[in-house]
Amino acid sequence: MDEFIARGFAATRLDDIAKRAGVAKGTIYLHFKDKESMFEELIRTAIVPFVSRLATMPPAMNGSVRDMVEALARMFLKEVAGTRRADLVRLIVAEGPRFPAIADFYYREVVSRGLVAMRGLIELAIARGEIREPKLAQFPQLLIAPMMIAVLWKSLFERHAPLDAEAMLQTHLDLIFGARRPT
Amino acid sequence: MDEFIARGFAATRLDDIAKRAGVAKGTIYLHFKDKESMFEELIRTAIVPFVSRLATMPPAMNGSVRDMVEALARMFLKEVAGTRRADLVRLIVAEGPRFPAIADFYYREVVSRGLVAMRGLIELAIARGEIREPKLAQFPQLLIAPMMIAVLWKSLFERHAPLDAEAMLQTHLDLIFGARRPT
Amino acid sequence: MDEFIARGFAATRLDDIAKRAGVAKGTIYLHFKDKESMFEELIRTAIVPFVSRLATMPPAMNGSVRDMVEALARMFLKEVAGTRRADLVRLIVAEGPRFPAIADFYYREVVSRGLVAMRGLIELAIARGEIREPKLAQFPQLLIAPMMIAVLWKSLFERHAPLDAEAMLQTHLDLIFGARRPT
Amino acid sequence: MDEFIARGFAATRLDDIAKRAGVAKGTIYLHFKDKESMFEELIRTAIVPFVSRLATMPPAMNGSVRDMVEALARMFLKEVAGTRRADLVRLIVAEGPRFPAIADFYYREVVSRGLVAMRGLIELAIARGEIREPKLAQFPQLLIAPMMIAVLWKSLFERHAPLDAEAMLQTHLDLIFGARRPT
DNA sequence: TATGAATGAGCGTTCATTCAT
DNA sequence: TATGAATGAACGCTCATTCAT
Repeated sequence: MDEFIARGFAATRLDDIAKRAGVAKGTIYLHFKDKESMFEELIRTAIVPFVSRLATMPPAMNGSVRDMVEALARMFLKEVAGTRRADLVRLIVAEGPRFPAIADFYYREVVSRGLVAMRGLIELAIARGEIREPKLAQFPQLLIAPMMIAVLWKSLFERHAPLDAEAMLQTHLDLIFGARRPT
Repeated sequence: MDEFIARGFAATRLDDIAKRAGVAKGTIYLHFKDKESMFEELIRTAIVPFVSRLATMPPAMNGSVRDMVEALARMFLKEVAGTRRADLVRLIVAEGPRFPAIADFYYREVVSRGLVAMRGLIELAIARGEIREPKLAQFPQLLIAPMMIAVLWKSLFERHAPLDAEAMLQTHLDLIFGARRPT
Repeated sequence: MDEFIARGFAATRLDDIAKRAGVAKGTIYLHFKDKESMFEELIRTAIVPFVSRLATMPPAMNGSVRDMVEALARMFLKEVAGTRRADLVRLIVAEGPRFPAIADFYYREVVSRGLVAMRGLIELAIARGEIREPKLAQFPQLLIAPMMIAVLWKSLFERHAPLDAEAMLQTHLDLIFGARRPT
Repeated sequence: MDEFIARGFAATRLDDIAKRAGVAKGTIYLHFKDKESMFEELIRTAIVPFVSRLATMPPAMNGSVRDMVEALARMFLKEVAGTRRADLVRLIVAEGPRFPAIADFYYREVVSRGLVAMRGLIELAIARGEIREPKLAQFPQLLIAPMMIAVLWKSLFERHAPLDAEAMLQTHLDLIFGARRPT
């Protein structure tokens, strides 16, 4: 995975993978049909555990929806932005069109599930009056977009202009849920 | 450009480029030092004209800031999302880390300029009272994020779940500028 | 070796080497870093065994120095002049300046050792009164020069004018040691 | 010529030759059929003027033959050893077998003429009693060999072990003509 | 006569894949 | 099941040669 992230699919060498895995190059072919299927399976197995962890997280239904969204977003930033997982996202963006099976899988397992969860939270917030804009439920992408941008930003532009993702998140939440009234 | 978009840098063959360009392989080397510099120059020359067109656009200072932002965003969606330019953006995201020169160039010519322009509009809107959230001026990325997501979405997931980018844009603008009052 | 001798370094094709060696082209790169290092190693491994054979030769200290030198020179003519080894010498002369590592190696392993051995013989001959000219010890090259010329001659001009290297050697030895008195 | 000397035939680029000559690459083909014939003609035209200069030199028949040979040898060392011409000799040795036309030409124009001249001097010296060894007339190569060795030495090993060619020449002449009696 | 852009065959090198052990 | 030497197709790049101007 690290090799594919660092070099992209085409530029990654099976030699390096074998060396890093501590096996002989031929051994790889006992487990994978070829480089392509290895790449696909590796992406899958790298995503699945992260998704399951998210899925089994305690919903913490007691606080406000904003708090729940904030907790999720923070967790996402902490666990993804600026880590190897950010590069994994970038890798999927990069190789997706050439590996439809991967894009399909990623949409099914991550994107659509994430959107469903977000839509649920949005609808709850609307019902509770925390969110005023009812159309938001049709575009849960809007809730997630800044987090995605933060992830890609860290990967591409952090050294040009560091981004305070936490502060941006707060501003974003203020836009969605209305600014917190200072007590 | 089409070849690099379709296959990524590493998997693109100079033979194919030459064939598509209608020249012999050696001819390429009369114009470019090697594959890398060809890639970098192509990205540059593909971006520059688009940026200059944007830069010379009439500012249309008469209407509301929301109208100006909406006009810009619509133009962006029309000219980028779902076109080859979307794949160009994807390509930069994909290859950026391996071509720092390209990421640098893209940040300098496109990202930073775009953010400056957005910040200007946000500050104008705050001054006019169109935007209530003053912190937004610190994160012009929030204004642009949904457009970026729309671009990547079209490239990656359109066939799984079509995205009505125009409608999403309206919802986004409502969040930022406050929902339009039905007249 | 034969390919390099026949064509020189630059004009030799790895395809031909592989074919002659009965392996695939890629196999070469399991043993050598690149064409240059292959060339250098081949020269080395071709020279070393010959030098060691010379080095371990019985000195035959009983006869006259002239007899010893004559035996050595005859052996050299027989084993080098007119054989593939002559072309090896030519190859080193030809490519030496472009492969300093090879020239260095050849000087260290062959030339300097040979000269030391020759100087030893010359000094012995001077001590025994076989050689009258004491300055010769400073220029052992003079002892060897005709042998080198014979080697190059065979390689370049033999078909224009055959050279009787043996007879030339006798004349050379007569100059150095004084003509044999007819008994 | 400088290019061919520096790189050998195969590794020399017509681009470099054209640049150095201050003409366009295509222009070369107005004067030479191809790279090979250019090489051959260039070698020829580089050798001829030097040979003619030697041929028209005043014979200086008044002094001893040793003085005449010494003068010639000194001139040779000065004009060839350690100069570009030394590399020309090396080039001919290197490429000779692959360019029989060049080896032929060189033998005819330089080697055989030089040997004839040397034989003439040797016979004169024998007639005058300056040389005692009559067989030397059959091997004028012996007279020239040390000069050739000096030329190649300078080109290949000078930086390992500088060679005092002048002193070696004196010793060589002492061997041939007998040591000078100290007056 | 001179140009130099264009050609395309050919080369050194890489690397995914195979297979005898 | 594991190895790693061997393969050979394929790639990036070079450069002698051509030819329209």
